[in-house]
Amino acid sequence: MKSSKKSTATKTAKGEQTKALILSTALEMLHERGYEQTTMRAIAEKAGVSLGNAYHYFGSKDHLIQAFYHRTHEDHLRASLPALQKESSLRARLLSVMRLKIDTLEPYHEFAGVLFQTAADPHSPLNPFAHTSAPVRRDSIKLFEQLVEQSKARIPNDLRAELPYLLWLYHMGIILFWIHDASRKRARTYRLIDQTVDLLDKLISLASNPLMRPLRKKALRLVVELREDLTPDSSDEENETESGHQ
Amino acid sequence: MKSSKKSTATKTAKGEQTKALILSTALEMLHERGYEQTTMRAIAEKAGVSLGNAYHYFGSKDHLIQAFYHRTHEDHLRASLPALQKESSLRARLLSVMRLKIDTLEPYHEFAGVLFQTAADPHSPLNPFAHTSAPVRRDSIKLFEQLVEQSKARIPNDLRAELPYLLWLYHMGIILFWIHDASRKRARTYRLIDQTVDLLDKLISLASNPLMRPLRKKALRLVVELREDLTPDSSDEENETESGHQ
DNA sequence: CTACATTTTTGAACGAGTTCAAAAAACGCT
DNA sequence: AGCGTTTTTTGAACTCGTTCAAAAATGTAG
Repeated sequence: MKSSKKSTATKTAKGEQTKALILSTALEMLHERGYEQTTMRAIAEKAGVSLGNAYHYFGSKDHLIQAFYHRTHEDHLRASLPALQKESSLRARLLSVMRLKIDTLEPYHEFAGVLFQTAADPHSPLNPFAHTSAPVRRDSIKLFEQLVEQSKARIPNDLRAELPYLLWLYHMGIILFWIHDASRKRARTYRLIDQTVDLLDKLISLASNPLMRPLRKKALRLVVELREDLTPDSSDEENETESGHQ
Repeated sequence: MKSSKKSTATKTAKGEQTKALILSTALEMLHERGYEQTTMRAIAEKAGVSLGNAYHYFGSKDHLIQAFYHRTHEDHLRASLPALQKESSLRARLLSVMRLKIDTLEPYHEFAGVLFQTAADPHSPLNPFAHTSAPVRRDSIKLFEQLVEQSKARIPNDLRAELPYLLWLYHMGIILFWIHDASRKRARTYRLIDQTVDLLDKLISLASNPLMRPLRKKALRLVVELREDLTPDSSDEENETESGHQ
């Protein structure tokens, strides 16, 4: 488990084609057989290329997984937009988005553990805080920005500014719980979402109270610093080779 | 990464000796060369036993790591007790314990990432929520129980009962931050501890306010449920649901 | 002490991720 | 079209975690 090389950018039409073929094959196998069964050799064989060729385009198995992240985020986003149109209260909006997130992830629950496993290593490109996953993370936070922006709730500006990031963190926590959730149909996770969303709504109201201003200021200063540490500005990114649409 | 077998119990004086030798060799190498460099082959070679022999006593590399967990917890506990004697305020006690935790872990920062990596997989015996690590976790929470119990602060009983677990969770979060902390001498982590302890102290006061009772009750009910889900009572040992099938 | 049983130890093998030198194909330029 | 360069592709090899059958050592009666 080294995983250092980046996904090599393709310089040719042929290369582009091969890369896309490998990726789609990998995603398909991941979905059908889970993480362990989806070996690099199996992917290469099914895609009809050599093992080394797969490694030419994806520096490691992890890099292939990152495409999975991207895919599920897109699915979640697509599913969330209609709900954001309908609902207006912050609470209802958050509830919908969170439930839909779990809905989206559900088919992959079996191997989500492995996913988070590699994601927890600071050196892994899958780490949600790493530079490599900055684009996906930014997109993900962007969803919560939408969620907050268009809500009418009266929230102080300082809190409102940090709320998207805080909600993103909260949503990561829920996913962590979901991974460990062995209850039927993930009932516990959905229940947890219902209750925590309720609680968060109340807490936000509380934090918006003028009496809470000093404490809130202090807490938010901390959050800002924390956020800047963990998600360093990615202005020094190299050619993020996205191109993941199919 | 299968890791299913348990560490085989030794039935002989000779076996006991060999097992201890392998373990100490492994811990030494982990400390000196980090996780990646410490291969099972290297451990076996340095210990002067065969590779298969190492696997006879430790079903997987993970099992060796668990010994590391235990070791660092003991070190932390030993370092914490004097501080708990001296300090009386909850705030000072928490501050000391947290700082000492990082002090204890610091020599292993390099490979702590990998540690948490395997720990994030629900199927891994290293997972802090898993049954396998229940003893270490319980001991760890016990430290926070001591921390809370002997503090004079006026805290409602419902909150006081859950506080040890909540602080343990908090301490896990700090460790997660520390793993990602690349600042010199982990300055950011220590700074984060200072600020969050301050904040937590204020929050506990706030939550202890009679006006907060309804919200507090609601939140604590949630915490209790969450705790029971994640850390199931280990009265029923082996026959657990897990069973990673392949 | 002998013979059987159990435990310890070995060494070879397997599967999977990863690396790499070099062959094959595609490209760019005159 | 021809030729040098770059990109793509291959296949073998390496490492490491893990498994396993069998040999060696140890323990236990009779």
